[in-house]
Amino acid sequence: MGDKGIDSATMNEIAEAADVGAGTIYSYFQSKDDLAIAVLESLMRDLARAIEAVTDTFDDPAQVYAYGCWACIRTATTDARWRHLLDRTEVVADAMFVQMGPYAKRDLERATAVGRFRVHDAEATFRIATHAIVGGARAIARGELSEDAEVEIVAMMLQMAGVDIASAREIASRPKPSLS
Amino acid sequence: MGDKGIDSATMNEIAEAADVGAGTIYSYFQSKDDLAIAVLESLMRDLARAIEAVTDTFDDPAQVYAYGCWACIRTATTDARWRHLLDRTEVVADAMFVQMGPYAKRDLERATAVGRFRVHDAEATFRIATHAIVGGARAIARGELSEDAEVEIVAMMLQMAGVDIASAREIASRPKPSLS
DNA sequence: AAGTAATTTGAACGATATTCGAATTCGAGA
DNA sequence: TCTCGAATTCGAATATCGTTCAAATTACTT
Repeated sequence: MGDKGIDSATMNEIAEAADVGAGTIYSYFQSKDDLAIAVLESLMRDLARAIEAVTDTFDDPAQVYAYGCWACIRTATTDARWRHLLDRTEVVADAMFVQMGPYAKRDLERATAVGRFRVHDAEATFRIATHAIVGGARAIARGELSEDAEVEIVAMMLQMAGVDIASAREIASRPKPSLS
Repeated sequence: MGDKGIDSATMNEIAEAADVGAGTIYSYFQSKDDLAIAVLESLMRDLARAIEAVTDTFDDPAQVYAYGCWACIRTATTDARWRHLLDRTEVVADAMFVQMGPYAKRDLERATAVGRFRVHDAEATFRIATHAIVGGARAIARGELSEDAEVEIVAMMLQMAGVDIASAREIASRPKPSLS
């Protein structure tokens, strides 16, 4: 799998680790990049499912969105398989948008309907958010931002969604149950 | 130069275009990536200077920051040399942070002092902003976001800096003199 | 002019993603 | 169980660069 990160591993290494010939991979994926994206999307789906499982019980839709953002940052900086991918920010952000976009859109619109958020274009908002989140995670992973920037970033994502500072900080710093 | 983008051009093409031997480049830059970063930082410095020249006359420090964000997005989506680099989001964001960070920090803090912004950690705020801006520009360039998302993104950057929605939208949509 | 240092050169190297014809496996029918 | 055709898998060969480095050229000094 990805002990070392897909990008730094050669196709032969990957093939050997997967116990297949080097060429076999190309009958399933068009290119190495394609493979990386597929892996990424799989990771992303898993995370989305895990987030859903946790936020199921939340009442406040704003908190659901906040928890989702937080979980992405936490996972990206913690999980080794993610960490290696953080230097391909666009790829990760794209995958995040595709896989978690629907959930995020739902939450953004739901929270807006309830008056917690004020979002005009949920897709655009989340598109920007993915880049901010991934970039933030990368910065934390590289030590350019402290670990407790996590919460600050979540607060920013809430402010981007139209929440005032005070509420944003409050929501962002609520206790967060760990992922499964 | 960069008619095609540094990444897609081979070192030999670049060398030929620059009328030097292939090896000569390596006595000035350690690697192809180094070269790309250097080019990027040069572009960034130019842009920073151009922005400074325009915002010189602005009274409202919030508007200075807003204009800076807008100019980055506009240039990134318009200038061919930038556009080709948009698929290396992290690299562009890093360069932006390094080159324009000092100005941004100044503006964020100045605006906060005057009560226009409410920023706790200017560096962290701008670090996230760079990723959002570059990611947004990339999305516009690829047609994933409409061109008038420019203004929306600027508004989001202002909201991230603690401005309420109404003011953010107002500031973001003020007339913007074009760059030199 | 001669000698020395600095710079430039581009052919050769190494690494590695990708291809493709051969070999193997699979599955249905007899 | 055997046979044949299709589908899958294999991995050595290919092609494409980024990078190196010894030789050639240029620039500078005395």
